[in-house]
Amino acid sequence: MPSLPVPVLTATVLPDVSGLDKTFDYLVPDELRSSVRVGSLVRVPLAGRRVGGWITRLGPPAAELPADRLVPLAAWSGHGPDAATIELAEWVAARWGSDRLRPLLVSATPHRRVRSIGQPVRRRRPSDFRDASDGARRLMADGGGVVRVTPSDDVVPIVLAAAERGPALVVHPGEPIRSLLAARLRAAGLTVAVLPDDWALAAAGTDVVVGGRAAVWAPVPDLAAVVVLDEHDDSLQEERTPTWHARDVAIERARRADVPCVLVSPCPTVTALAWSGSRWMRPTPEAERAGWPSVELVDRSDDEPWKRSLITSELVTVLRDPALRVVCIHNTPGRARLLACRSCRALLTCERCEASVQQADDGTLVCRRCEQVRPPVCQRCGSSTLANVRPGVSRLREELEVAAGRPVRAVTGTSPDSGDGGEADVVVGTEAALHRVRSADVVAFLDLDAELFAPRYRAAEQALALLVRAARLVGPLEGGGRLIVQTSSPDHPVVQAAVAADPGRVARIEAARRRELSLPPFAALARVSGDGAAEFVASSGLPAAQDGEGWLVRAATWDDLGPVLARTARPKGSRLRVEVDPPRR
DNA sequence: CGGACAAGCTGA
DNA sequence: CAGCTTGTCCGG
Repeated sequence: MPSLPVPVLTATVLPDVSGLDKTFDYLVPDELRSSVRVGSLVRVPLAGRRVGGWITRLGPPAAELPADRLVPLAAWSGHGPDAATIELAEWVAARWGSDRLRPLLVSATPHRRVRSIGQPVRRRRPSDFRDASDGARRLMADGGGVVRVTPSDDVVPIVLAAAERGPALVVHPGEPIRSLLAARLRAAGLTVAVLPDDWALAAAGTDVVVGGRAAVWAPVPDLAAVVVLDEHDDSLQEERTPTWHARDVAIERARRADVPCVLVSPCPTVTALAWSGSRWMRPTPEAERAGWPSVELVDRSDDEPWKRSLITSELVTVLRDPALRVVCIHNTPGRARLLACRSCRALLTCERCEASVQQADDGTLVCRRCEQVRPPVCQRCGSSTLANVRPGVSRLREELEVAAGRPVRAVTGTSPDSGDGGEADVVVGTEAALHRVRSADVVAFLDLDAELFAPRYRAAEQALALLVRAARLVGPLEGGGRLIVQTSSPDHPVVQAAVAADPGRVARIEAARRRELSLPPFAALARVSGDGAAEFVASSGLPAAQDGEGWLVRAATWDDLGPVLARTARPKGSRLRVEVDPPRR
């Protein structure tokens, strides 16, 4: 019996091989026809070996390649992101100036192989949504927007308002709170998939999908609402390139799905507010005041700069109170960030490159630029009596211990996370201490100026975010939560916002400043560094200014910046780093 | 990326 | 000219 000719089906595959961002076409063998989709994970023969990859297109063979050169797919290996997610990844690559799709598809792919996807598990009943926030309901009915909360607000009512509309995607930057949130939602009667572990469950269909930054890529069948919690948090931005931000990806994903997106934060960013326009809500001033701790200023502006001590009498008072658990924050690791010679008064610098040196925990001097290490001796006169001009955490620990009359523990990003790290009654550390310590009565910022005036355009927002994190650690006014802020700029909007429990004033002033200076979100900014950066920015045709080892590139909008950087040819042999909306600038 | 192959350098 | 290094190209 004659059979009808079956048209040849080919799959375009992007191999999961770093450094090779190029697609290859394969024949789809008959036995795989029913299982392959765009986004499927497959194994393919390539240059004599077998590699994994994603199907990015299915269809008839491309004309330009002789069909006799095609070889078949070796195997189907599991489910991956769907076609819409791959299109979203293509948009993200262009938006963040990248010529590569692979790192984005890695984020959108389950960590463990998923070979089958079950039936949806949805348990929602109308009674589950009794506690949903009415304000958030109205905002979502209006298309979504920004919800400002207080640092101690419960966000579950906002998530319930989203889930009431149907399957909801919830992105939250902090791991421990995420598990708690999932437990609360389950207790309310909803089914919850927690990413990255529950990828297959999410793909099957649940009431809520919760996860971190990478969860913006999660499969959510019949997506009905997107919520980004702690929208201001820097960890929502990927630090490797492309430096995509989960908030901005969430906004675009919701737009494409035509569902509301809600951004939630105690200190919404200018970016979020510029996006939301008039669609935003805030607590009443009374509720906001009650949700913040007390904020006590220690004004150091009258002190003579050269004899300023970070250990003020106000600080000593709380340090010496044995009933108080105190966390002191100072974002300078090591013993000293800046040293001077006591005999000849020279600043200590690197012998090789002349950058200033800092002192590590073990006393050795390390160059901040070239990482050259040398013993603690003045490079000019050889004296070993050195003045610590800008002390680091390990030096401060000793001074604080003397002042407090009780043990003080140092906690930095690199110190070992001993289980009892959070139990010392006095802790001094970098910002990492705010993540490590479980609770405290007082958080003292020894030198908030270092954050307020950091050379990054988002410094003010980042400083406010730090205050919010501390506010959560000590809890609200009613429970006795206290922040102590040492600064020589007591009138700075960030400081005033914390004192008045009114973050809105930072947003207003920052928005005006950014508009004035043509900074994001009112303009687009990228940093290009690495070998070949100069040649690359020149051939991009974008206005660029030298910035340290690299270049700052500007354009009017993100659409005028990212796609241009993505298409500009990389110079041969270059090792470029393209950071669109640079996280550390 | 990793393999294949070509072009350049060294030593006898 | 073998033996080795460095660079460039390509994979379906």
